Amino acid sequence: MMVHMGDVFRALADPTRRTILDELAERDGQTLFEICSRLTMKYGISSSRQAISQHLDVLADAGLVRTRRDGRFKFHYIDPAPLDRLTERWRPKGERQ
Amino acid sequence: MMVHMGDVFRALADPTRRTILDELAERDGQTLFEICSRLTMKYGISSSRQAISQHLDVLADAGLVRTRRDGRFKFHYIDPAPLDRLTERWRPKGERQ
DNA sequence: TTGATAGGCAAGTGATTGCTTGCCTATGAT
DNA sequence: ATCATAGGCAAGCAATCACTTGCCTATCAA
Repeated sequence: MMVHMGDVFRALADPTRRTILDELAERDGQTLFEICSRLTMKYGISSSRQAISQHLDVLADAGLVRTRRDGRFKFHYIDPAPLDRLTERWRPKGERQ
Repeated sequence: MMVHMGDVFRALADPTRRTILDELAERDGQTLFEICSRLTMKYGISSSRQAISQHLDVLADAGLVRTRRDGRFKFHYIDPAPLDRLTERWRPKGERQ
């Protein structure tokens, strides 16, 4: 699947998706239900399971989340690789990020 | 003016706004009309002056563009400061950006 | 096999967004 | 004074987005 840089920016534009990444950064490899309940507990985000699932799809399309199936369970892992050099294009030439 | 991090992500989510930043990174301090004509010439973006003006407002709200008035002219300057450590929160602990 | 759990699909809705249109003010040249 | 230039304000519109609702499949435990 080809990931465009615009997908990454768009994925990061939503606060709920950024919180999902926060949560996965703290505890990687959670299932959809785990993410839902923890978002509610810790952040007061009361979106439905389907809403979170759709957010995870957007994050996966951006390459920021990778998934692994195991039976009934689907585990979600953060992948920070698309964040590399994401904003480098707007820095003054010759400057290191 | 208080700049929230979400404003930065939202500002970067639009391809036209990213192109505006590209253009300012290459030639800083352009006026609105200069930006409009150069976007059309170089990138084939044929949005109206008002559309570009609204994009510049969003970029300014995000702190990514600063302006300076001089008579009839308003010059636009890129400010990459909000890009600093923007994505650091999702990197594995102890890793340098 | 029955029921519960984990997740998927798709249509519908309300809010936001990007953009246009129309008109206005301010500055500077002639 | 007149006119062109540079930009601003605000309403309207179509497309997109986040989210819900309703129903479905798949896996596993009892």
